[in-house]
Amino acid sequence: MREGTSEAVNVVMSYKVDSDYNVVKGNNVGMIRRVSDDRPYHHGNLRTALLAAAERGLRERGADELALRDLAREIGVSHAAPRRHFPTRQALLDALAEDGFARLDSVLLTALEGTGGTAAHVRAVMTAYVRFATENAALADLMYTSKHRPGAERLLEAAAAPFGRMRELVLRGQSEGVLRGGDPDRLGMVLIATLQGLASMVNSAIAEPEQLGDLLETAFAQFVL
Amino acid sequence: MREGTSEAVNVVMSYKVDSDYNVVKGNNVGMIRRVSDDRPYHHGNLRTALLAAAERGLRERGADELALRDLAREIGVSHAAPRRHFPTRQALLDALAEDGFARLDSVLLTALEGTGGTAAHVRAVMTAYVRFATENAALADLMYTSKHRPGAERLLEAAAAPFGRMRELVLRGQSEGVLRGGDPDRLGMVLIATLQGLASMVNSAIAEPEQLGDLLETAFAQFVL
DNA sequence: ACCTGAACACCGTTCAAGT
DNA sequence: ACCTGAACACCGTTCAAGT
Repeated sequence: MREGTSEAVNVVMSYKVDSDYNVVKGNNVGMIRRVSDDRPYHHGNLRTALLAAAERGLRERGADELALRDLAREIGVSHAAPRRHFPTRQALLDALAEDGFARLDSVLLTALEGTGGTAAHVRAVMTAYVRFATENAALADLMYTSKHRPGAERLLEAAAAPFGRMRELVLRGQSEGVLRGGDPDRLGMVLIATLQGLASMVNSAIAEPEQLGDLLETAFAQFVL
Repeated sequence: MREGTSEAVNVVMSYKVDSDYNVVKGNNVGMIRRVSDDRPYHHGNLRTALLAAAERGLRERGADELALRDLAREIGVSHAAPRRHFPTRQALLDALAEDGFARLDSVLLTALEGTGGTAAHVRAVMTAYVRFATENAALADLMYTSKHRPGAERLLEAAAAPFGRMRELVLRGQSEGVLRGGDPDRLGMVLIATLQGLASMVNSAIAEPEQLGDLLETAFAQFVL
């Protein structure tokens, strides 16, 4: 853990030699990743490491507490290192939101793989959405906050996946006569809006989590004939 | 504007004597409020001044850019002065959100004063809500973000006003047979959730503002029989 | 009671320099 | 190409001190 200390006064710096004889430096020795066996986080996958750490931070402390310098420290790189992968803090937040839409899409996909007819699928998707958005409250917030910003195109593309999946389900439901008629894009948008809104109510403590089942049932009855 | 300059090196400090012969000091002379006629902001209504400045900042630059030090500078008090009125930055944000619920309530009240029957009132309230939440996007975000926090009781109480108003409208609509049946609390919650969700979609640029009319119409058709 | 000024411990961002 | 270290210009928060 402590193999040597530099002589310079005021500079808390330690070095360490791994089994490959590479010198690893850092201000925070305790945080240095082992370089020998499973390759260090940095040099190759800093981006992935940053996203993983950021996601944990987001869930555990919220977006406001997410500091690039903290993440860099946790991973064991300099505070300027993240810049190569995320030029700005907002870029990291955008990447998290983008990943959030991808995860949401796969959650919805899983819900659609369940047994039962279309009505059952609608119910399953609705439940899955609200579950995802309440279990990942800070992430859901991030996913739906002001994308009126240059460079947010990727994010909007990522959002298109779950929305497209929802649209397909709506089309299927309408053709089978289990869902209300009308423009499927509009109905799909209203459906997601309702679900996101319900999640917001729970996340903001305006509605209680225990009410969610009943609220979902009320919403379900409005969409399914 | 510049009446004198202190001699101290490295200290950029100017003083100014107003018509009441009070010496006003500050690092940013251009921002100093006139002390003579209309009484300065500070000394009496700093809280109000802070909220007003914060509201403008929220609208113009978003919550992330809202800095207590900035507001203090703009108003012309020391950076530590806000502390008396808002012990923490979060306290200021909470106060903004609280005010937001009060403003929303009065907006809904106004919508309910329009002509027409209950169905028309429902439509008016729905439109008014979404209009408010899209014209005050950053504020709406603030109003629905994690109140799972000690000291957020006042905020939840403030939220009760517009929700109560919505509930009354739902009860009226149900008794007149223009709204779907079921638990009025649940239906009211789903209604607000739908509206807030639609506003989120527009604010996040996932839906376009031009679609709002159609989306509202689709939502309206789901609640009104 | 309300505000000031200095201080502390952070930030995000930039940039020359290293390998 | 990717990372470091120092530097810059900010923050929020705290606290003794002033009036």
